[in-house]
Amino acid sequence: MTTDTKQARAGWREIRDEVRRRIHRRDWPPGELIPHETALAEEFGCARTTVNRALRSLAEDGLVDRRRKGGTRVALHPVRRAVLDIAIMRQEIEDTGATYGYRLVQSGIERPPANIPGGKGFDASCLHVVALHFANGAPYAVENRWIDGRLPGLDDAPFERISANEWLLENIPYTGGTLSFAAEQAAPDTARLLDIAAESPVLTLDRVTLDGDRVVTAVKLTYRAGHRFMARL
Amino acid sequence: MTTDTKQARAGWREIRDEVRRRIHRRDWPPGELIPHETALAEEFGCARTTVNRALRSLAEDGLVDRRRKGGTRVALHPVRRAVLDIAIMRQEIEDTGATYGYRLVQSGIERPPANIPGGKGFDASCLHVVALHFANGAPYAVENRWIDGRLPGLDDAPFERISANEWLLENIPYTGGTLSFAAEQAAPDTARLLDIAAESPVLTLDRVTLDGDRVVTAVKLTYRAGHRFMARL
DNA sequence: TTTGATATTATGTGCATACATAATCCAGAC
DNA sequence: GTCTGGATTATGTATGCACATAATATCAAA
Repeated sequence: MTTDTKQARAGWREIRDEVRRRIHRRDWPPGELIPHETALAEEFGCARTTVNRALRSLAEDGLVDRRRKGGTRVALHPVRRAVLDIAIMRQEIEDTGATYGYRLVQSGIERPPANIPGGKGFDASCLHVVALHFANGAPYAVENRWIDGRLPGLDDAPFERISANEWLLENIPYTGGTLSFAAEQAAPDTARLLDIAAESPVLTLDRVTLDGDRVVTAVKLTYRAGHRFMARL
Repeated sequence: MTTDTKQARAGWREIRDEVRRRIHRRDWPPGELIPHETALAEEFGCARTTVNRALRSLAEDGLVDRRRKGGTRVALHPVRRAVLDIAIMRQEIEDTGATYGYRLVQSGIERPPANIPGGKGFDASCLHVVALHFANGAPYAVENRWIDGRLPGLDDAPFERISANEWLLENIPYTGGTLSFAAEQAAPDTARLLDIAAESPVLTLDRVTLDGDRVVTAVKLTYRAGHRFMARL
């Protein structure tokens, strides 16, 4: 016959939220150590595992830094992570309700470019593909891509029909990569393809895809001005 | 006398990697159900908990979809998630090795703008702040910000000295927000501040910060062309 | 055929426990 | 004083178990 109030037992989400609240309220200011997992477990009346789950989640969000033996401290510079969903181009366009269109502009073996935004370069000769993506018949983005020439199945890939974007994602394994945005003036060819004035501002997305530490493909996508990439905090 | 080779016991990372490998190798093609946690646990000779940890991690990466009772299936459209680290401007600049500089351009109470890229608008009157961030003495980015006028402490905030960017992050709690990139032609004022030609392309980042569902602040950061935002896949 | 209650199933979460690992502290050797 | 190696400590991970929850499947009643 304990005086146990039988309050809803804390789940890891509640603990996470409560800790977040305390951090935001400055109960635990930036840079400060917060109580040990064991202490929190006792306070919340749950197992250490549960507290661990909560704190791990906050660490993934960048709100706290955790180190073995060092304990958990509130992140000094709360580097927020924004998450950006990258879909294949067709998906991206169809999601807006528009009809997707695709046209191959050129394709051929070439020496890869020297500089790739992500760092290293290609090992071998490359397939260079330029293509255009349409939304409701209007040019939407130019895809300018180099692909490692040694990828299996590349010779048979039907790039007249399917965008390299799509083919690669569905046929070639990769382990990671980098991605960068920039604003530029449209190059003449690109402007012509996008059907915009010669020096209009365009949004470019450079993506380098790696398999291990080998560059599989590098692509520059060029969007007309006005296009927006959305992410959530 | 089993033929047990006493191989290093599988940790959740190994399991995660092995599953990822199988998915990439198309052992389990997109859309396909993969074996149950229990089955995998048996195969890998570990507890279900461990498999759960691995699969959960893959689900967070968007590589698989999991549903109770429905099982785990390989994501049909492998929406990759790119993660973008957002630091405060000073940090961002100092990280490149440059010296940070800041100048307040204007500040005053104004009616908030009607359209905010993130969706809803402000409830009340706003503080409108325009400021410039410098890297090694050269203009780096323009910060054009609206702040909910009712935030506590706002009147005393020393925006001549500290950027709103920094002050807000360190003083005002928030729960989430959205963020979007676009390329534009620099508006005349902005071009002047950035010391670039009148219609140069610029990269803009619009950020809306929420606390619950109330808009705390909305900001447009304008970077000179050539600036890159990097993210990792 | 439809409906709705019920059983089944796969994942989700929590707990107690144990051990692993990294970082730090600290005593003792030199 | 400095260095080194072990004790200490907080987090990291794994396990077996139990029960929760959501979604489906099944089957009987209307």
